[in-house]
Amino acid sequence: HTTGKQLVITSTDMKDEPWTILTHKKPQKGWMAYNPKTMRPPPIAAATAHMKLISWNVNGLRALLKLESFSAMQLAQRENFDVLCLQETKLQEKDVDAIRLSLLEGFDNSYWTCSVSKLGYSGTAIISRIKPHSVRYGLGLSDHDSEGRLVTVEFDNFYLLCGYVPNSGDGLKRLSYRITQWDPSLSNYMKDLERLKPVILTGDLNCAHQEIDIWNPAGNKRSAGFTDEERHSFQTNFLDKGFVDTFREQHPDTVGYTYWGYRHGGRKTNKGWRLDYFLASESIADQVYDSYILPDVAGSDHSPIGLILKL
Amino acid sequence: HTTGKQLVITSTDMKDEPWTILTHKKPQKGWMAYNPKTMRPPPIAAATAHMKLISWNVNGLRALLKLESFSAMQLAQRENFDVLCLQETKLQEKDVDAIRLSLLEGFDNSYWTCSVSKLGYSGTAIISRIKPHSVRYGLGLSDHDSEGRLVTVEFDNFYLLCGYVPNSGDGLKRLSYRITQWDPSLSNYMKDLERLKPVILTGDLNCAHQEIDIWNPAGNKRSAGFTDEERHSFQTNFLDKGFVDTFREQHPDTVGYTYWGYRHGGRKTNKGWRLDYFLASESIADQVYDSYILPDVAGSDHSPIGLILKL
DNA sequence: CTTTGCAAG
DNA sequence: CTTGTAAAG
Repeated sequence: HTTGKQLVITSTDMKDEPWTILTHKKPQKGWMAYNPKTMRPPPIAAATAHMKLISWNVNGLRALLKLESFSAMQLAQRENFDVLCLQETKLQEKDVDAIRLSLLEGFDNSYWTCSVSKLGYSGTAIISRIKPHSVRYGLGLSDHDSEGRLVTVEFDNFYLLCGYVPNSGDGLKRLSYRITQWDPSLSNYMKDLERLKPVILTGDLNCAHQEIDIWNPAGNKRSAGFTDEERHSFQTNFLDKGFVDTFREQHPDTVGYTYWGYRHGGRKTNKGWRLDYFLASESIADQVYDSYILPDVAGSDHSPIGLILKL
Repeated sequence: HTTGKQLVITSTDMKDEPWTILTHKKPQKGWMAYNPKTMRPPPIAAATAHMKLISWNVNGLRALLKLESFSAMQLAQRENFDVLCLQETKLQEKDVDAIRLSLLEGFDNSYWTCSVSKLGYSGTAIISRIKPHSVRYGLGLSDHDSEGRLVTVEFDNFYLLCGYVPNSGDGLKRLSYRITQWDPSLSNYMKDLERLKPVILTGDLNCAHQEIDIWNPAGNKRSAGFTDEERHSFQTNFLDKGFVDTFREQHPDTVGYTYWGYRHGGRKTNKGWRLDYFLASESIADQVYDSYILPDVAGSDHSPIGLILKL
């Protein structure tokens, strides 16, 4: 049966669990069975070589690790990822080594950027099971690299960028910097890299692209993250340049949020926004097995998102 | 039997509870039976007209009221006081009314001072069952009244001052202000009032007077609160002017602390200081039934202190 | 070690 | 509402 735009079929002829057709890939690719409890896609065949990437705005890594309810090792075991990308770690450079050591066994390769201009602000990281060929911190433009917003690693088949796009802020006081400086600089950097290898950008891009990506579009037209200016910048700097919004490509009609503000208890009422993305070069987008959201993982005002890539 | 300087006798011929002679008044006044669990003095005879005053540095009143373990009403019922004096409320003027309303039924008279120079800093209050004849906020010297450190109320038989003496601070950077400005100004103000009625000053006077009043005298000779300068100022400005340290008068040899720093888990190990006092004009000091400490009341780095005054 | 206010999201 | 800072004790 269908509920609004979502097809909901309880299937009983799948193996262990009552998989439910809850979401779908774009029409020509057919429907996809999701576990309705966890909203995870069905497991990819073990014989298919693949990589599993998770990205998460953790809103303060130290606070997250302090939570009784959260264990990084449990998350790693349950999700069985190869690479974990973090945003808003809010770490200072001096705290990174202690955190790195305590974090995840088996993930010996981790690359951290911290804000040096405002301590305890922003901060991104890529934590990987596989050792990358190269690493770059920031855009390589000192004007935009003091806030620890970007880290890039190079794998065999693609560049992976973990980014935290500047929030336009209360009163939209940073909107202009965001759309005239940051977004174009990041876009140019991605296009430069793309001449060498496909590029995947993940992270908190601080923009809900379309009305489907936010719970109350009408009421948020002048809210940071849903202004016309930011949505237009997202379109022209990233999508029009050939980077594919993999979640939307896989699930054209699915309402899927990745952020729920603390301020109005939004997670309970699902008053959310989709701010976190995996954008992929067209040349690698057809290797996406699925792009999905992990809405049951708590501990931050964002949920993690996942990407499974066939190699 | 005696343990060090303290006489400890378990008495079985007192009424309900196994009162223990744990402390004593000064020799000519004889020993006093204390409840060894609570360290409270024996109840005063109901036929004796008296007033019970409690003073407490609460180290942030809003945090205290948030604690599950603490209820202001319970404290009021258990201790059955007439007047409660608070220091370090850390309230802002704008928050006082909400707190006042929520605080204590039956205590309709409350008088609050807040720091206007540093928000959320210092702050004192007197909360009373009895309506006082007059109230004064501060010393009446605008140079020293911006930090909400003093409130005075006038009762029938005495003036009650609730004060929070400036901490000399890390590096003793405020020691000079404290001993050359604040202490003499407060002392002069008390002597002025005393021409009209006896004076009782209570609060966090931020000075451990003698070696008996601090757990590690040798190691704290240059620590704020135990410098020779502060101890000398305490002696000359208050004791030598005829104000009696009522706890020490009642209990000449008792080690009794009222403050244990959070920094070294001092409360568990009793690494404490006696910083909180009831000082009383000589003319009213003989009406003191007892001056005592309430070491079992948690919720702050200070414990409350009590004074029972015969009228 | 803990409180407060503040900036930021 | 929650994170992080800083000043203060």
